[in-house]
Amino acid sequence: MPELPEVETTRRGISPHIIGKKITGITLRNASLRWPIPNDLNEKIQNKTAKSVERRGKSLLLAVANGHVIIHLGMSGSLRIMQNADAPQKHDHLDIHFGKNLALRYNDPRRFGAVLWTDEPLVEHRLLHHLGPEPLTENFNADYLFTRSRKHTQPIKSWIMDSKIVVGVGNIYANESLFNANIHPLKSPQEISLKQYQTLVSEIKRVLSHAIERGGTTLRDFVGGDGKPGYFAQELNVYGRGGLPCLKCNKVLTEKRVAQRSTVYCVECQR
DNA sequence: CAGCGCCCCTGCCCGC
DNA sequence: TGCGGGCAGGGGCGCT
Repeated sequence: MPELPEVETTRRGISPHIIGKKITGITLRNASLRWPIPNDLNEKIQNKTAKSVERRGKSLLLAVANGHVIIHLGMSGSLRIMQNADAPQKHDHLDIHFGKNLALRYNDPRRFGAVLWTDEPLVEHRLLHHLGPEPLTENFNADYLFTRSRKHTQPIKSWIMDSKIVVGVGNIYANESLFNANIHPLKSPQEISLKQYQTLVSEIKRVLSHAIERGGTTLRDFVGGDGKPGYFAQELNVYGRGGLPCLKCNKVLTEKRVAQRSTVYCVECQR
């Protein structure tokens, strides 16, 4: 489920419940995610206090005194706060317990996600060290994109979804941002002007921040335990609308697979 | 090296 | 109603 807005919504949802609380142990039901959940996770974090939950790209970083638990939700992962020890459902692979009446529960049907431990500085971790800027910071701007884009020939859509360039732009919001900025998803990055990058950057920021605001409405779901993501309900201009009329010009929207991802755009509006 | 395709996995929807 | 095929919001990795 998660694009960046949902990961951020999850972070905000779980943080206030667990920060300052002591981890009393874990229940590991299935370690086989994208990489195995380390079998020494319990000894690393037991009796440690959760200091903070930060986000880098789509990874959540649970800090304790001696290191970090890195949590990635993949395509289908979710985290919930459990107020009591409810029976685990299918795909509830891990609980991190904070005493008897509070747990953080990780569920992931497709198991593309990950739960890892690291005691090295986060910037040096192999999953984090290569990452580009956060899209909602000032480091992510038109000059940066324009400069880096010279000589790049792959489709702009794949390029902005590359976490080395910028983190957190997933398939839905890549489609939406390019439509809003009137940029054809197959155009190559080197052909795009500084002015177009200014529009693209502001659309990426706008669409992601808007979704985070809307994500607030799903917050109580994560806490209450009925975790149904809410942002699909929001209005999307192109994603999932292939074959339907463009909301700007009424021409039928094209749907095509680009780098194995469904891509929807308007040949009239996006050039 | 940039760029592309493969693949990890389960669930769901669609057509036959 | 069952079954096969295709697709799903991510992203690392191994080729060329």
